[in-house]
Amino acid sequence: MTEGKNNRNFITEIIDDHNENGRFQGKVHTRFPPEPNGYLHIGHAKSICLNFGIAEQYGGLCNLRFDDTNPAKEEQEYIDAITEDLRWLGYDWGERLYFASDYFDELYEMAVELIRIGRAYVDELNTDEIREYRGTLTEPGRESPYRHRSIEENLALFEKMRAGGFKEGEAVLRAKIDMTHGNINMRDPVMYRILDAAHPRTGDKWKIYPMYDFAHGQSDSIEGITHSICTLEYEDHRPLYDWYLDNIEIFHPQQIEFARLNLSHTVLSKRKLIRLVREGQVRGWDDPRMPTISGLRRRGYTPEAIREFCEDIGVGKVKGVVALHKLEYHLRQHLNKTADRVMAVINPLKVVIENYPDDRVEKMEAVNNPEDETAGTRSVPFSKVLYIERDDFMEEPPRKFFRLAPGREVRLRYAYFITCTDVIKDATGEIVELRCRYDPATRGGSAPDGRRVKSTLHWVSAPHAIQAEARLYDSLFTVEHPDSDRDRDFTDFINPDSLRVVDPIYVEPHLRNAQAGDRFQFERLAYFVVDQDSTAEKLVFNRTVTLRDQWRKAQKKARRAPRKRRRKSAKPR
RNA sequence: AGGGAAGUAGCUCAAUCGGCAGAGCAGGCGCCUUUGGAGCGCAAGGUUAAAGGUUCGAGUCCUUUCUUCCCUGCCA
Repeated sequence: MTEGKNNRNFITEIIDDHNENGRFQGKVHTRFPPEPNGYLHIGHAKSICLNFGIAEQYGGLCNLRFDDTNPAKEEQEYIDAITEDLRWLGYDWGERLYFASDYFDELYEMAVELIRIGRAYVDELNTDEIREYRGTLTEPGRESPYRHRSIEENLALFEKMRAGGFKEGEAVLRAKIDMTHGNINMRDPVMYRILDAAHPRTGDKWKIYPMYDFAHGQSDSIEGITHSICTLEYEDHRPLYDWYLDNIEIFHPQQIEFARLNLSHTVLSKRKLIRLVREGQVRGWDDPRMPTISGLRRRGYTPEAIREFCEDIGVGKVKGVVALHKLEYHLRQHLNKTADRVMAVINPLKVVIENYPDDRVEKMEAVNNPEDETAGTRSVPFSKVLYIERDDFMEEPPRKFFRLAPGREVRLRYAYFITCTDVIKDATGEIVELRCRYDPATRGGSAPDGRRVKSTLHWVSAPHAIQAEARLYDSLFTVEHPDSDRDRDFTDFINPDSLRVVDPIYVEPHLRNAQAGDRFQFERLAYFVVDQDSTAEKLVFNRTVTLRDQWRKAQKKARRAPRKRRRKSAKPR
């Protein structure tokens, strides 16, 4: 799907420059470097598509590298989940699966080298003191009293750190740069700290762990990464990235920063996603309302839709918020081409065809996917008693309501024209059944006399329908920017109706053998995916995204319009 | 004594290193239709943050200003 792609953006411009001036001999090698401390979300997808996409576009390679330099936060569970999500998205890193922890020995040697050339020292200030000595955004910092120890002493002390001679917090290794630098990252940044935690991969071999800044650039360098693409908040780190590489004198990749994705109607910060899970606002990381890759997958999103979305939004340095409907647009776009159609009734209204023989059952041929001839057809049973959607009938239809009403004729999809002859209500006045008559000449859905109907309804045969559970999802938040309100917590904006369970719904028998992960369009309603909670006895469907609904839109507009008119007429003439 | 970055249509991005400011999505209006889906078409949408300068010509180069965002973890 990405073949022949030729995206142009500020990053390809930089790469083109490099290719012209020969900086990397025309080579392009990128990497996707997640920290295994949480689940991947749609924001990561942008970075993934970017890194793998750029490599592909230039005939280069993209590595997967776990940035596992902080064992206090990282777990194998996340490594597994991230790997699975990447595979599902359709990316392949070949044999190039790496871990920053693979380089701990080399990194240690590099640190020793910096000590040897007098550019690093062991500091025994405590955390608070280091912060105090660092200065502020507008005031310069002060040098640590330990800054001018001899090289020999630093070497010995660093070895002591490695050997476990210090406790957590008692000593750090720092780069000797400039305590008065305007960029705070350059005020003698910490290179190594002591962490008393077992590492998922290196176990308890190490007592000291490199900081991100000391690990990332060198890891890039070791792997021969040419273009190290990261998000905007690392702009301030680039001088340090460059400093380490220049002072260690190793291969020097180019760090490039882009604006991370923000999506409306959701939150994408790890901290907030964790809260949603911990506070029970959702059922877990893969809850279909979550913006995580696993959540989107369970919701019924396709990898293709996510990738198309990432292509579409492009890449720049402007922080913005992409509208959720853009993601949904690409989802519908792909599902429309690939999802088989099926008929299902979510809110049933019983219909009895008075002039249809009691015991008769007909097999109606239905097209599985009008967008894809190879999807073929199926047969749908039709009988005297049916369910239609309650919303498809109105006893007193307003203007522009084209569906069924007393005395009105409509088409039942793939079946007959029917006309409503009677409305049956219960004691409370609620409509419980419709009596209709069908025209036998209209079998298949068209009238020999050429008469037309304004609408086509979906339906299921009551005696043949399968009962299933539907989970109707809506957006998790009621506002566009749940986390941009300074006075209110983002959880205040959680949509109380983000999940509505309807049980039972009635689906056509064709669905009997549907498997978890199968996607369908319930005609005229929405796309659905079979959830993993389904059992042999009962199917569970997650509503992925609704179809665009002109009638609902028209209703909304109609509700707005009178107000407008009133306002106008209130004006003095 | 602060450093870094970004401002082009409602949103996301373009504009071939100075040459008629364009696209997708959203919104509007039509056409078509055995899904009120899909599809197709039309119109609308802009003082390129602002001011000044250079130039035959500036979104693009220079100067100043304004606005927004990021940075004071032994997180990444």
